[in-house]
Amino acid sequence: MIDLDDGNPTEAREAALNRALEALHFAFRAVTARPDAMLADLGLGRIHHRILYFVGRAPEGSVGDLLAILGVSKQYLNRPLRQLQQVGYIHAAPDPADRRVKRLTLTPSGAELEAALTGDQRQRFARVFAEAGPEAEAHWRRVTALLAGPRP
Amino acid sequence: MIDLDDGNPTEAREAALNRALEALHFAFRAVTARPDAMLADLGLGRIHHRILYFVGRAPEGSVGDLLAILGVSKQYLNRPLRQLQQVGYIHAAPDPADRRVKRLTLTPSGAELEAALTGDQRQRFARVFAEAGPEAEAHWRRVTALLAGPRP
DNA sequence: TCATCTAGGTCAATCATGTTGACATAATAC
DNA sequence: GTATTATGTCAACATGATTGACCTAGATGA
Repeated sequence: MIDLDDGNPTEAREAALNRALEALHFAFRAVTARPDAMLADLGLGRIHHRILYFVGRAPEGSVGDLLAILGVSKQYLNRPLRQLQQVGYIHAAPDPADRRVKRLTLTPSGAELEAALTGDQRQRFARVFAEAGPEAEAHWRRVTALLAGPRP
Repeated sequence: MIDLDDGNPTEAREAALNRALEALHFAFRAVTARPDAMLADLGLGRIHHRILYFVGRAPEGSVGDLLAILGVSKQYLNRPLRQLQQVGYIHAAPDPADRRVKRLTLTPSGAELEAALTGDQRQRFARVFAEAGPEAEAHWRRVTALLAGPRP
C-alpha cells in the first residue's frame, strides 16, 4: 500500500480512512432510510422512487429512455411503471409524431409524491449544507465527485 | 463544480441539491464497484466482505457480536461465515472462559483478502483526499457525518 | 405494397439476497 | 438438575432482479 499520508503513522491513517469509508455508508443509509420507509407504507419500493425521480427530472421521456437511465431490464421496469400509471402517479401519452413511443410525465399527485420522497433528501442536504457552510459544501461536492470518478 | 447557488431557495438551488444527491449515489457505487467485482470472481458476495471487514476490525469477537454489528439474521450469517471458515479466511476458536462462544479472527489469507477489498476502497479515499487537500478532507468528513446524523 | 425494423408489453423460469419459524446441541448459570 | 445462552441448521417464504421467448402496433424503406 502506498503511504499517501505525510507524517501520519500508517496505522492511524488507515483507521482514519476506515472511518471515512464507514461514514459514507452511514450517510448513504441515512439519506435513503426515510424515503424507503415512506415507500414501504405505500406498498412501493425503491424502483418506484427511481422511476418517479427520473420522470420528474426528464419529463416527456420515453420508456426506452427510462430503461437506459435506470439500467434495469424492460421486464422488470414494466410492472412498477404500470403500477405507477394505475394509481395515477404517472401519465403516459403516445408521441403524436411516432405513436409507438410513450411520453411519460408525472401527474400532480405523482409530482407531490416525488417531492415528498426526494424532497426529504434534499432538505437533509440543505440543512447540512446550511450548518456546515458554503465552503464545506463546495469541498464536499468536490471530494464526492472525485470519489465517483469520471462520469459518462 | 461551479453550481452552488448559495442561499437562494429557487429551482436552481433545488437542482444543485439534486446534483449532490446524485453525486452521493455515484460515489457510493464507485467505491463499492471494484470490491464487488473481486468478490464476484471468488463466488462471494458483499456479505462476505462485511464479515471480513468487521472480523478484521474487531478480532476475537463472537458470532453474536458479528450478528449485532451486521444486523442480519443468524440463519443468514451462518452460511457465508461457514464458507469463509471452510476456505480458510476466518479462524474460529472456542473461548476458553466460555466454550459456547467462538472467537473469530482473520487468517493470514483472510487478512490479505480483506486488505485487497477494503484496501482498494481506502486507496480511493487516500488518492481523493490527497488531491483535494486536508481542508477539503476535513469538510467532507464533517458534512458526511452530519448527513449520517447522530450515530449510536 | 409488403417485408422488415423498432418501441413497447407480457409470460415464465430462474437466481440472489434475506427473512421467519422451528428445532437441535453444547456449555454455562442458578 | 433445570433453565438459560450461544451457536447451528433445516425449511419455507418474500422480494428484487435477470434472461429467454414471444406478441402487438406502428413506422420505414426497397
